Amino acid sequence: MIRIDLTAATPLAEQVRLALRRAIAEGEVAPGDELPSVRQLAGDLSINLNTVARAYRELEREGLVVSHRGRGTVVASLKSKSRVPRKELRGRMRDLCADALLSGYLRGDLEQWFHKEMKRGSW
Amino acid sequence: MIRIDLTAATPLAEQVRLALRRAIAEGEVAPGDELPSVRQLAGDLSINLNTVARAYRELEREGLVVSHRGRGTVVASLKSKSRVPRKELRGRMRDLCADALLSGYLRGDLEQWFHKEMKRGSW
DNA sequence: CCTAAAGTATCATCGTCTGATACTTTGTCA
DNA sequence: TGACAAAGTATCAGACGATGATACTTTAGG
Repeated sequence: MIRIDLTAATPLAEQVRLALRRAIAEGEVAPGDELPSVRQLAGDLSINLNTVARAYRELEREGLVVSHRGRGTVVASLKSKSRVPRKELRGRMRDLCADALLSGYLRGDLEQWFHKEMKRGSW
Repeated sequence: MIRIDLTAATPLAEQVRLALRRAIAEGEVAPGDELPSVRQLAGDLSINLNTVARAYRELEREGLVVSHRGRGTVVASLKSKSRVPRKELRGRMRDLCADALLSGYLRGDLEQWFHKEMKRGSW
């Protein structure tokens, strides 16, 4: 379902959270769908179940999923959106462009990447 | 020169590094320019000089600046670029779009942000 | 030379991430 | 209806990393 990088600097739980956020945003999983159990997903990813549980809890705090003891975790209705501040998003856009520039990529490359993302989700 | 957020999750040294990277990429400081001393910048930001020193060392490892004991730190010629993998940049683009979508921003918002960045640097 | 100012090294502290383990709740089926 | 399996949750210890106080080394200039 998702993939993580054990060597990356970002914490595992954070990676799991981000990957699931992306999957939800892109419609790969829809509201009402069951997520794998923490043990299942942890097993698939070869990490501890607590790490997955932490990701789920964060997503719940963001209103993206709902967990119930003994039952499981399902994707929530997306009415209650977790609002990322505009300022932060613009900062990330800025850093992204700066890094691309320093890495020698061209304006055209970046535009292509951008437009491919625009086609992916339900924009 | 730059600003950092003491409450953010990303480490201080990393924030400093990213901010300076951005300043270099956007041409705010040019090759040959002196950066503030680690004590100076640390004082301005109210953080420890080691934290700034670590950021400088990372930037040197990336080939963006050159440090010399007793002399200072200077922005390097940008011939030796630090290459960020294409895969990582696309991943960041993807996460950014996903977050924006979940936060309720529109395609138009994102396009506007993107094009403003395109105008900023020396693309 | 001697001093001020630059980067560098060392080390202690503290927080946070991760994982092992045990607990609680829920649904189901004999 | 009781037992069991499977789900999320809680607790706690170990490890690792980030930060800062302090001392060291190098450089330039008077």
